Amino acid sequence: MTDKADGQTMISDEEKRLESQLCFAVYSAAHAFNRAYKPILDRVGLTYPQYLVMLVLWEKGCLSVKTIGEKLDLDSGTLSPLLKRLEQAGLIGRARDPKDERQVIISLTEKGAGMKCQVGVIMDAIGQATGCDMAEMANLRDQLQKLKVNLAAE
Amino acid sequence: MTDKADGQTMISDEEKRLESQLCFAVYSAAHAFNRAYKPILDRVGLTYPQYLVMLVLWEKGCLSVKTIGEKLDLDSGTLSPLLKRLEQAGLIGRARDPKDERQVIISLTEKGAGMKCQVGVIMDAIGQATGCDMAEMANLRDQLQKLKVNLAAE
DNA sequence: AAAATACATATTGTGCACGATTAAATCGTG
DNA sequence: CACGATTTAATCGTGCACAATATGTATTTT
Repeated sequence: MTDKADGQTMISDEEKRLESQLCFAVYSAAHAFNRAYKPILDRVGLTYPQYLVMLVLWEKGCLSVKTIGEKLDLDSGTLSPLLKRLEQAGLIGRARDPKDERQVIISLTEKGAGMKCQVGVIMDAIGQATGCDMAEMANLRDQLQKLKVNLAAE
Repeated sequence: MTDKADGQTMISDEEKRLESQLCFAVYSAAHAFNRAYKPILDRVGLTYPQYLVMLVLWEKGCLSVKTIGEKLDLDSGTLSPLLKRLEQAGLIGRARDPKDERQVIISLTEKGAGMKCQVGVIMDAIGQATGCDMAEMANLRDQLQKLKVNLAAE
């Protein structure tokens, strides 16, 4: 970028092209992940966003709706019906926190916790599909996190 | 990865963690882009996917629905209603190709073409928000494209 | 203690994404 | 020419994402 006299920043046409290519690449890669996971997740009856919720629950055990929303950048309008379906599928339980009844605590059922084992199989399949080694994956993860933080700071 | 005697491939726990972190990072960065663009696109009355469609039209002038779908990895079930809204907004025109009436050709109206100028303003705002220089953007774009191709090849 | 405020979640409505199905047009081959 | 296969869009149903709104609960203030 080149600074103009008035302190504003000029953006070249190449930069504009690059930026549109980047935002499309991110959009497109997210779709590609979704599609790659779909046939495998279908077998265990999960959608991709549901799988992401299960991932954080397998990690932490039980969490409030709000905390899940913070980890996944989703609001309650998205999570409420999604969690309702996971509850109907018998994978999670929902209960008001006795300490603070505004909060709903999401916990894994035995069935939901047991499903974690099946995930190893899922990841084996996808991990190979990425065609990335560990260093590449870590590098990409870090760059994307940095990008996300910058965009969120706005 | 370490090869087992039976020819299958073992994936370590660290790799599984990395992979889930990567697919979440992609998912999350896509949301971040979407949110960053939203307030600006609201002013010109476009959603983010609509903006991506307009991007390829500004690039190419006019395209068939199928071609747009290939560029954006979207099928007609997604594009048809989206294009219908762009048509109602007076930004594009839709007409059957006289050469092959199976195809619908999408073209920019004067209003739609004129909107391209406003996009420079949008990109100025977002480009700075990414906090990436050109080399970083290009690198990230290439890595994501490679990832996408690998996942699609499956 | 009562009112005001802030917070947590649910509800509703719109738009996107995708699979499955349908319908119409084209093409290939006999 | 005719028949079947393929291509291209549109339509329908389900689920995600989000804004706006509503409801109810806890905290703070008076």
